[in-house]
Amino acid sequence: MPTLTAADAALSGALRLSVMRLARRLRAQRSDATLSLTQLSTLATLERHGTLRPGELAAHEKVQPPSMTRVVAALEAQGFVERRPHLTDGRQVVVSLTERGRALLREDRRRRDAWLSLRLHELSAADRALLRTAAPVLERLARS
Amino acid sequence: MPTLTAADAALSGALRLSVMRLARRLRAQRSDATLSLTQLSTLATLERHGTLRPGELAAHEKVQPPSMTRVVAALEAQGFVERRPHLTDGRQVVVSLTERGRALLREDRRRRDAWLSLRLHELSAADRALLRTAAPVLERLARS
DNA sequence: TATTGTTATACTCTATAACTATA
DNA sequence: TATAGTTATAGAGTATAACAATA
Repeated sequence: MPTLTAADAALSGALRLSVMRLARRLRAQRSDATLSLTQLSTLATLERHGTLRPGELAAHEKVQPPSMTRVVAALEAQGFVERRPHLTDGRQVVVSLTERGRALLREDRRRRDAWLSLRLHELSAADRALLRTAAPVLERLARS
Repeated sequence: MPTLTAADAALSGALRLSVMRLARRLRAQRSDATLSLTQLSTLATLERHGTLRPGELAAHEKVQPPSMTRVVAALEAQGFVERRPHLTDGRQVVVSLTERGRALLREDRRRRDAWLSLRLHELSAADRALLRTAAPVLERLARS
């Protein structure tokens, strides 16, 4: 158990507040949401991992299998994913992104990035450079 | 309208992902949640702004007044806030934090900071120093 | 008549439990 | 008998609409 200094405590408090606030602003950029956060996140997981079964999706998204059944049904009804029977195991189903689902993900990201890009441009060049070095560290924190 | 360079686009994409992921991890630290996020956020708003009326709280938390009625009722039932009639305007009600509510906020922050502090300690001293300079920039972004 | 807050009711999201089909 | 997925049902959270009390 490492010793935590006062500077560490101050840093974690400051970092926690600013990260949570910035995340809230980013989330607010999709106020015209046509999909729930879980639905959108499920699409992103499919984009990243390719075809998955409902049970695997449920595990990824940390929801129970019956909830994922409904999420996938809603996404399928809107044409963002396809459900197909497994080739050899009749119990299983495989879910994959459609081109329409891919397009939705692109559009969603574009809109959020547009907001953030404008705000970044209001910073000084030095601050932007600082964030460029800090972003990978934040990413490592998020994965740890 | 400023011109956005490719470097800006790359930065905003990287920053958005890492901030959202880190925020998700921080949020997950309160899995034993006894209060909903809106209830907790309402307590924090009261701590920051002092006594407020239900309508003002609803505006702050971006929920409709009837929803705030229920949030305040739940918080009052658990002893985290007090509801009192306004001194001169009989239509109004004022809501304020109790000492118990204040203690809950302190405990909630302590637990989240503990998780983050440990992760920060796994970084190099240089990376921690980097984050110390980056945190205020992130905070400014969140407020802009 | 306007404003503040509440009650009544409905919808969305997710959960647990029970069920069906296949291995 | 075990596994994958679905259906049935319930609970939490929030919304809109209607109402009550006061200004």
